[in-house]
Amino acid sequence: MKLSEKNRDFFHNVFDVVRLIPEGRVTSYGAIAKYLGAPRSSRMVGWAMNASHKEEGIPAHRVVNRNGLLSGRHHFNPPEAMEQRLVAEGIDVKEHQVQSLKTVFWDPSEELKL
DNA sequence: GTCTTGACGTTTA
DNA sequence: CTAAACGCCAAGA
Repeated sequence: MKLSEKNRDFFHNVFDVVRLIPEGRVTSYGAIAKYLGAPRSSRMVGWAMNASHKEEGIPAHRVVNRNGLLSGRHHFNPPEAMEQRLVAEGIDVKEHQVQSLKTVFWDPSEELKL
């Protein structure tokens, strides 16, 4: 497999996993990266999300950082749309941070598995 | 071609 | 406890 193909695959997989996030749940960049076999490449997940603006059906608002902080809210339009949507799905968000993260967290390695 | 920046996370001091 | 360094790699300047 060529290296460039693998990179494309990584991005594709990121989009795929994000699409699979259930309503009312959130996951982290690191969890996705780890699931894809690149636990140290969480930044790439974030970069993939940046590119996800072109795509449709990508609930990027359900992806937060490890602390449950809505680190990417500034990339939304308007920036408040992210937490607004999360709240609309039943997730409690305070101060740009997901509450009860442990409860709503959706780990692809555990939930999706194989 | 290089240099910087970035939706992150872990490790080390 | 907090702060900084490092790894990771894709785009834009």
